[in-house]
Parts: sequence; C-alpha cells; structure tokens
Amino acid sequence: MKLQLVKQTQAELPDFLKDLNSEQQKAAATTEGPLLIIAGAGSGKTRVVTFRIAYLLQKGIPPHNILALTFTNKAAHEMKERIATMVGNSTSSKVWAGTFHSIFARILRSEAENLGYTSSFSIYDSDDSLSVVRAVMNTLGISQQQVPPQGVRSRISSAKNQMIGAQRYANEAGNILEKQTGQIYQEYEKRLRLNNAMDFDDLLINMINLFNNFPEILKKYQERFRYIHVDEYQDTNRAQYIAIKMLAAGIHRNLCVVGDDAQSIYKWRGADIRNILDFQNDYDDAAVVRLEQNYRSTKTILQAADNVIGNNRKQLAKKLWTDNPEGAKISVLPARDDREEADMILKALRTEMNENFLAPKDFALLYRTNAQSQALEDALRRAAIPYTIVGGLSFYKRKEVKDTVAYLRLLVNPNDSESVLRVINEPPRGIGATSLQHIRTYADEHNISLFEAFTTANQITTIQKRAAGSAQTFASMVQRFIDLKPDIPPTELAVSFIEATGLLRMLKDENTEESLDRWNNVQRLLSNIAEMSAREENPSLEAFLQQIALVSDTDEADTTKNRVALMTMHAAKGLEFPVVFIAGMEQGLFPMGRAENNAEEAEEERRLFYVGITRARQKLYLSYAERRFRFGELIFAQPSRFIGEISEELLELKVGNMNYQQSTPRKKPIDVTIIRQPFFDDIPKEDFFSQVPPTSPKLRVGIKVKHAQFGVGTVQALSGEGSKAQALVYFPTVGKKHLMLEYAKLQIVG
DNA sequence: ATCCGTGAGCTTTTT
DNA sequence: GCTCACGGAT
Repeated sequence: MKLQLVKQTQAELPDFLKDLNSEQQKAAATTEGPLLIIAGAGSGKTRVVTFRIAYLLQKGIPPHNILALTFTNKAAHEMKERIATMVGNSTSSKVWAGTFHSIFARILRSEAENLGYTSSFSIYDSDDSLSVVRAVMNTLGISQQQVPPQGVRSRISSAKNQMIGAQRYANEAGNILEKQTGQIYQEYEKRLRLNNAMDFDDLLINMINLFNNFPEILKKYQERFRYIHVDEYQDTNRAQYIAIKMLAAGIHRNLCVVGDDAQSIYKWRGADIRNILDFQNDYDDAAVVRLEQNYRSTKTILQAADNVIGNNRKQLAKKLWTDNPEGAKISVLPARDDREEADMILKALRTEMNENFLAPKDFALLYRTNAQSQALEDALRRAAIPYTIVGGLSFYKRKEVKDTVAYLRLLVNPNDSESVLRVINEPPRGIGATSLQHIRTYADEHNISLFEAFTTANQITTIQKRAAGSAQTFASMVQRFIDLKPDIPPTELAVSFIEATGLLRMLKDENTEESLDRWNNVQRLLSNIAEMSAREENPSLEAFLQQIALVSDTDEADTTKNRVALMTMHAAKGLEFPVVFIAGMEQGLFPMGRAENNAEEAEEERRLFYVGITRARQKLYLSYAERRFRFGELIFAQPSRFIGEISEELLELKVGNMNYQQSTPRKKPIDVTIIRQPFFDDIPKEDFFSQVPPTSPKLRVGIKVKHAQFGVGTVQALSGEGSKAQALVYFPTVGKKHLMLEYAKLQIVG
C-alpha cells in the first residue's frame, strides 16, 4: 500500500483498518489527544500501533513528526519493518522509531554542547560504569571487600532512575553504606564528566536536564514530535516517565501509550508500574481502549494464565478471551535432576516434531536464569537439533571486543580516560600500576586528561624514563590516527588503527584456541564496521560506537533461522511460539528465593510466569527438577507453587516413560565458552538444517570489482590467505587501495 | 613488570 | 563453576 496524501475523516476509515477488530480500530484511529491502550498478551498490540502510525502517515502527517519509543531495538526494528510494508521504506525510515536510549542518545548528540559534553561523548555500559566505581573506590580508599562495588553501582543507578542526584543522595544518606555510596556517587559523576562520557541512566537524565534548562530546545522537540507512541509503558521508570511527560506537554498532546500491567517485569530496573496505573489521572481527558481478544493462544493456555495472574492484587481491570480452540492440556514434566529435565524436554520436543510436523523454530525453551541454558544446550547438541541462544553472555561484553571498542573510542574521544586505562596494557606496554598511578596524579594536579598527560609524559618527573617513553609512544600512535580520521573512511581507519595497537598480533602470538577465538571476535567487530559503512549514507565511527553501546544480543537473535530458541522469560517478552517449554519450575528458582517472602517481588515473579505462559500458542510444558547444580553444589527443591496455581483440570502429569539411565555420565561439554556464545550460531556439525556458507567467486588480477564506498575498480594484486587475504585495487575515483577481503565485501562485476 | 595461585563472592532478570 | 582482587614469586 502506498502513501496517499488524501484527507480522511474518522468516519471513512481507510480499507486497511478494516482488517482490525472494532477495539483495535478504535485504538488505531484515535489519533488526537492522550490515549491509553491496555493490550493483553497476544491481542495484536504491535499490529495496532503499526496500523496507527500507517494511518497517521496516510493522513499526510510527515514521518519525522512521529515518535515511537520502545524498550528493545528488536521491537523498534519490527515496528519499522511492518510500517515499511504498509507505506514503503523511504517513508518508514523517517519515522523516529527506536529505544528510549538510542533516540535520546541521538538527540543528545546534537545538543551535547549545551550540557557541557562534546557530541562525540562515550556511552558507558554497566560494565564500564562498574569499573569507574571500582576506580573511584580505589582513589577514595574504600575497600572493595567491605563494600561490594556491584552494590554501589546498582544503588547509584537506581538513584539516577529516580532522579536523585549525587549531591542530594549524599545529603540524605542515612547509614554508613549510603554515606559511602554518596561519596562514591559524587566522584563517579565527576569522573564521567571529565571523561566526556554518559552511562545508560545519564542518557535519560540528561535529556530531562536539557529540557529543563533550555525551554526553547524542549519546545523544538515538542513541536517536532506531534505524535508520540510509547510501547511497554508499564516498564517505564521515573526518568522515562518525566521525559515523556515533558515532550507530550507541548501544543500537540498526542500521546499514545500501550502496555499491559500484567506484563510488568522490570521493577528491579526501576520500572514503576504506577506510571500505567495512573495514566488516567495524569491525563484526565485520556481515551482508554482495552484490547482483550487474544489471537495467539488456546483457551487452555489462556485459562492457565488467568488462573495464575488472578493471585496478584494490583491490576487494571481486563478480561482476556479467545475464539481459539480448547487445545491440548498443559504437560507437567517432573524430573529427578536438571539433566533428566533436559532429556524429558528433548523427548517431548521430538514427539511434537514427529506427531505435529513441527520444525525446530516452532519451539522455545524458556527459563528464569541464563545459567539454566547449559543442561538444555547439552541435550540439544547431543541430539543434533539446531538451537540458538538469545541473550546470555553478550558478544559485546567479551573482553577483547570491549578492548577494541575502547581503542576506537579513543579516536573519537581521547578524554575518555576509562578507555585509556582499559587498553594501555593490551598488549603490555611496560607501563605498570605504579607509573600509571603517578601519571594519573600528574594529570589530576595539572587538570588535564590522562591522554594529555601521556602526551607530555617526559615532563613527569615521578616516573621512570622508560615508562615515560612508552607512554609517549602510545599517545603519539593514537594521535597519528586521530589526525588521519578526517581523511580516510571509518572502516579503514579502524582496521589500520587496531592493527597498529598490537592487539591483534598479541592474540595471534598467544596462539591458543582461545586466543584465536578472541582474534576472530576482534575481526568480527571490525567487519561490523565495514557492514555499517556499506549500509549507511554517512558512516562515522561515532555513530557506530553509539550503536553498539546500545545493542544487545537479544536484538540480534535471528528468529528467521530454523532453530529452537533458548532464552530467559524476560528476553521472550513480545515473542510467540507454537510450543513453549518453561524449565526449572521450582521453589527458590522460580519464584526466585528472595521473592518467596516478599509479596511485591512475588507478584513480579508471577507476572513473569504470566509472560512465559502467554508466549505459547498451541501447547505449553512445565518442567521441574528435584535437584540441580547451582554454584557447583547440588540443591534440592520443591516444585514451584506457581504450578499449583493453575487449575488441575488444565494439567496432565507426564511420568514414568523416560527410561532414564542414572549411570549416564555427566560429561563436560568440550568447549563451553564457545558453545555458549550465541554469536557463533554454533550448531552440531551433523546438523542437516545448517546452510553451507556461500563460497566467494574467484578473484584474480585484472578482474573488475565493486566496493561499497569506492565504486568500481580493477584488481591489481592479491596477497595473503584466509582472513589475511588482501587485494590491491585501483579505483578511478580514489586511486589505489589495499583492501582486506574479509571486510571489504567486494562484488565481482566482470 | 608480569605471572600465578588463592580465596571470596557471586547471578535473576538488561537498556 | 566462574571471575576478580590481592599478594607473593620470578
């Protein structure tokens, strides 16, 4: 359907809205004023929002006047894609659709100077901010033994999410722990500023600061965003709530929030369920639409979900119903231990595949904690069933990848001392802790950044000549590439810089299986830059760094491949599968131990279970183990009380037919670290679903190739093998270029 | 300066 | 079972 600039009245809705039920239509067509859409699980929420945006576009609203905020990149992508199929890609790509963090980062990047940052500020993820906390504690002389840095970080983060600044926190601190946290918090903020860096929470808070301090800027964005959509509104925290409120308080007031209080599962991250419960108080003229028809699940599954959530007190009134058939009963799989649990799941999975002609991609294995994935993985791998793990240990959190990112940050933001410290001895450069300490002191005293101190290290009398020498060598190496930056494309800059740092050589020289893996990961990150460069109109290192700071593996999970999906229930929100297994239904694990005596937390766990149940379309399995390994120790547990909250007639117990052999040795997987990486998409060799990677056609001297940036050129020479393979190509536009074949995706044109 | 062994704490969930 | 800080040895 193409965009038509035709004025429509509400009475004559465009045809495509007729595909919606009457409530959905109302939600999509109520475009003016505040609107609360209470959307139960499986009620077509995403569909309604995309239709609504398509409708706005069709009415002639310019796409850049529409804002859609989501929590995950995945949700944003999906929304964009679906809008694209309705109105075309050129229009949909101009809609401001993205996560809170990425949209705000984008705005902040163009307004950064107003807040005393440069536009190339670094974004610190939670690991980065943890190391800042550690460093601060070191300088303040607070023992990490007595005060766990992790706890400090999370207290700081939750203070930030509640809009409590460092000064105020310190003032209001009651006990010693809070006083120390306050002290660290203040220093932490100072250091981030000095580093020209923001953490995740700052992206929200600085947005509000910007709006508060610069009313004309606020006005600009209020006018730009005529129509605002917020997905998963129940998961917004205080800062997000305020930012939205400010944006929507302009002349337009067209704020549409979508959510389901029953699916609020991020309280631990500062989400405040009151935001959705009180929406009608905040906007007394708000229209309310309830989407209560479920199109996803069987009656049985929905009934079970309803049984469970009925045990929670705080809820918005709604009643989900469905026209779908009764469906199969919910199977309960009782196992003796986690290994048997995995075997039983596998057996059931195979039966489903055979009897109902289902493919791997029709299944999801859900669990409470990532650690549980291992037993399930082992079983799937042994059975040669392809699987993919969503989330877990992230590619971007791996040491070598973070090191590479830290190096690249230096090119963009040399003031980022955290990154300097991170990479200074990767590879070792002979600048030890003592020298480093002296340089830092010097930098502090002279009020210059660490990098500047490196540049002038020969003037630091407190360190040895040799250390000063290597510090300067390092600094001038970095500086050389900073100077090159304006002149060469980001991919080339990054590749040659990382080469020059010696990181790659260090990993190569170590020559262990592990280090070669790491080497691969670094290459992989570099080729991501190449990919982005080929895709974007104006590729920049800044944009790339911002992007990867805000993505997670969850976003990259490729659900199109034919694989069983393994993930936490948190990660599964928004997804659906014909058959769902929820593993580890045990007291102490789900609900989690600490939630057992805490009513609020127990309710959140229950909502999480609700989310898990409602992912299933046809069939749900619940499994538990009487004992399992946790912390390398055997733990005994009772079945989860959540199972008991489902009425008995919906359940059936599967027992006795497992012919389980106690003697099966628990063998350690050959290479757990690799297997656990979702990024590798590793599946057993004998996997018949896997695809053979496309072999590249033969490159030879004299042949014409096409490069994403440089256009068509002629190959002059070829050298190196495998990942080191290079081509010397002559481009009429830019001259001769040495290109790594792995990054430069050359197309052969003749 | 760097390597290596030890012990403590940890994991619930993530932008 | 894994990661990290710390301390002592090289």
